[in-house]
Amino acid sequence: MTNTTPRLLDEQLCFAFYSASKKFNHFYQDALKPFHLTYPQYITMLALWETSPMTVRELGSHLNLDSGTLTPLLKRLEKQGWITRTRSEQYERQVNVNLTDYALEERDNVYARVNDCIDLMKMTGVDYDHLLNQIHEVMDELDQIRQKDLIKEA
Amino acid sequence: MTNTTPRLLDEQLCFAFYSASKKFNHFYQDALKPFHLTYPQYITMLALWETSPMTVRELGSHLNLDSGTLTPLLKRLEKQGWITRTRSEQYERQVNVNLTDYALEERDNVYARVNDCIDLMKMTGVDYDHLLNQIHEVMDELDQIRQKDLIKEA
DNA sequence: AACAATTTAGTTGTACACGATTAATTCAAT
DNA sequence: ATTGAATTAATCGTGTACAACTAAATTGTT
Repeated sequence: MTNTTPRLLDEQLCFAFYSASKKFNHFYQDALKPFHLTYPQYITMLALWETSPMTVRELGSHLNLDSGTLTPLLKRLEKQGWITRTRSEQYERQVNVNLTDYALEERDNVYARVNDCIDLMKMTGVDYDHLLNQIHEVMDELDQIRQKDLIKEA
Repeated sequence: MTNTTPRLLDEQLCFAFYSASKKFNHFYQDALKPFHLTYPQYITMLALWETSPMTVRELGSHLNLDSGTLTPLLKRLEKQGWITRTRSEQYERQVNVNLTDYALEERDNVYARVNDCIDLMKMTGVDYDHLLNQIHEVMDELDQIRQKDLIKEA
């Protein structure tokens, strides 16, 4: 018996994640326009506002991004005055990412703006905790599959 | 009262969508490696296997992608022999995207491969329909917000 | 018919995302 | 101490995304 059609629900689920992710991206793009921050830049700043300094590697493991993505992104944040990048003195091979005074000053303004925009959504029909759980369940499945053989060969 | 921290659940939800979308992307990247198709290319082919020919505009409204994304993507699919792009004769301004014989021949192989990989996931703890509903609920909220004023002004 | 408005696809520029590679530094083990 | 392995960030190449713009074709209005 051959499969002549893809499994509809999985397809729909994947496409839903794909679409929702893009929509959230636009949402933050709009919300953060006053600060000229994209969503990836924003979550980078969020991580740094929580813990700083961090090395590129540490940031990457928080955000699941590698240096190929982070290095240019961090250069843009640096150029816009949010962060500084300095080689660590003890370990020349790593780079410490630090917040600027500007970033510390603007933090609460950014938070307030994001919260104001989020308040526009009235997520009445959404059970956050359950939804988050289900998404993490799916992600765990996907992580486990990467370990297996079938998907790796070819 | 000022907001000095972002609303945690919304942040987590957005980041979960962002991460899950990337993971699904890798999953399909691996699954479709034998066919040299990326996920966006795959969903484009899915749409065409269901209905073809379609104009670039029609494809775009199915996939929520504009010509800036689709034109180069379609050129790649054309170069790899999956589709042809021909100006419509009645309406010179639109381009018909057609499947090649190769695409028709390979369809079931692609479906089978995707299904085999999807079968590796045993989504025991996931209620598909409910999860899909919740995601669409969130997307509807995001769509409604784009209409509003606060988010539009810079 | 003439011309403005609209539609369609393509182009350009910016910004991720990531695999693969490179270069520099540090560690380890003899 | 020397050399081989591992770690870290940067770089390069490919492929999305999308806003803004352009060019061509079509439609609407006068």
